[in-house]
Amino acid sequence: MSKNITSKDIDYSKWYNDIVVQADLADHSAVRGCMVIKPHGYAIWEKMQQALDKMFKDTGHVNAYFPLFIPKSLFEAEEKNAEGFAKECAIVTHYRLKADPLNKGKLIVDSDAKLEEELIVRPTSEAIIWNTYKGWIQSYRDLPLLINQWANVVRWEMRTRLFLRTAEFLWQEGHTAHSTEKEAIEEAEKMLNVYADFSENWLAIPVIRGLKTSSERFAGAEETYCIEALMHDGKALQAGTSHFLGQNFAKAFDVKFANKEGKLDYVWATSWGVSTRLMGALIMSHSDDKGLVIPPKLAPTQVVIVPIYKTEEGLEKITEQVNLLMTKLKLKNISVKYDNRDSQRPGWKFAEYELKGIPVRIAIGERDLESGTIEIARRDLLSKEIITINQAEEYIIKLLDEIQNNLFKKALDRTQNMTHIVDSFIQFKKLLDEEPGFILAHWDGSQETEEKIKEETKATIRCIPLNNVKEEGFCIYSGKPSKQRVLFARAY
RNA sequence: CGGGGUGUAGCGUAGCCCGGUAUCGCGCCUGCUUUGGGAGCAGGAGGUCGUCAGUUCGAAUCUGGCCACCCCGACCA
Repeated sequence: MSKNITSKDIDYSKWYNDIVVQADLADHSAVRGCMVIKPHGYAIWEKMQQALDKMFKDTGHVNAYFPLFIPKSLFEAEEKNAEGFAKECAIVTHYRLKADPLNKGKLIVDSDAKLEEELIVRPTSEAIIWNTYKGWIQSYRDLPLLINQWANVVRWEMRTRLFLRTAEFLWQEGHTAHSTEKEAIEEAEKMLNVYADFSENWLAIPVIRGLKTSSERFAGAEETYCIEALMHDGKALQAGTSHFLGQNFAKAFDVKFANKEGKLDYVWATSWGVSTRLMGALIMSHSDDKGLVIPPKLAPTQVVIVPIYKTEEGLEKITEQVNLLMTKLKLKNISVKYDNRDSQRPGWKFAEYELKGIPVRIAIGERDLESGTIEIARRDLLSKEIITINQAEEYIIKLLDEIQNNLFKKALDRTQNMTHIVDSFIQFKKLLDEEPGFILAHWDGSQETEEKIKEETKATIRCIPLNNVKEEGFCIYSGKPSKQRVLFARAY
């Protein structure tokens, strides 16, 4: 197979697709809009899951699992949420097939097996979860209820892109119940911070924390918090969301609790999620024209060792050294793979592991055995160095750390360089076309203005940054007074 | 749902205008030589040309229907 990746400067979306497919992350499937996540892609997702899951547990959450199917009557209970998702729901109407009498060997839907009530394939699980919580919560002693689930969901998208938007995707959704509004808001903010922490310290992607405007808010939420990241083509990607749901779902599903005074009140809720979309963020933040670049902390294999030999005896001697080194590295919890396949040549392996984004590559040849050295190459800079094998362990530990930090720093510098402060609509439009990125600009706070700007420029308000400095100014579109800048960008 | 495009070996393609059952590259298999940046040579295997129908002595090629997927828009995380 020829591994020609379209340069990202020539065609960014083609480049993205090439990376996903050629680095063996995922593939289009026989089902429209649905992807197959291949072992290499899934291994990275598993690393993300492990890190996030630990963070959830460390903040007091536990995992559970709720059904894929949601009866229509439950689904429609919270009206705003139901309306928001109505257009993209898959619906189960029948439970049986039968042989087609007119077409031998084919099957048709058995019209006798129509469901009394249709089942919605979950686009999100609030409905079934709140219906369940009703039975779990009676008293303030049952609160807070802090539950997460890892699941698949289905949203029937018209246009899909691998990882970024697929009809079915994998995610986690946290659903919590609290006795006070304050506590629920704190929970929503806490989980936003968990996401931001994960994004910056694991994915090595800097993010802006913010609040969504009412038009971008999750259907059924009082407030939606988000983290927004900037991809290297200047488009924004929402990397995670956390919602303060108020008492909307508690009221819709009649979830009340007795407080300390014995009075009944509706519980306060949150939900929060990140999805396999993070894979897209990872790719579009660090990778290059040679392929994927994986931050060491999420790399299923952090170090690969390639032997270079001429004879069987040579390989044996190299393998002896490699085994010693691997034992040391594994003791330090470094995942290391020794690729001693004889079916591929070293140069082929080098290219392959670059394409797949393995952070560190070691080459050991017969010459190295004499000099007691190894060659170490780092994926982020594509640079190589010769060190003595005695230093290797210490060197690699430091190097993995350095690569992780370097990736974050590069992404941070880029994001900062692509963030502009703008005070006129003319400049706003010019910048979007010539130097796309984040734009901080004044907005009058009206939905109407937001909508007009979107229509004219395709840019949307990504968020109202949480750490915003209050600053008097005038809306770039309407000229009306404004108290703070908001973050605009064209988005995925 | 609108506009555009593609469907030929595992992958990428030529051939189609002007009908005579298929080109090239990568990959695969066998052997030998190789191995410090995607190896070389020799031999070999692999195709109901998306699908259905029509025209014709004969269809990858012409005509019509259908299907699938991709790209661009509207919608969305």
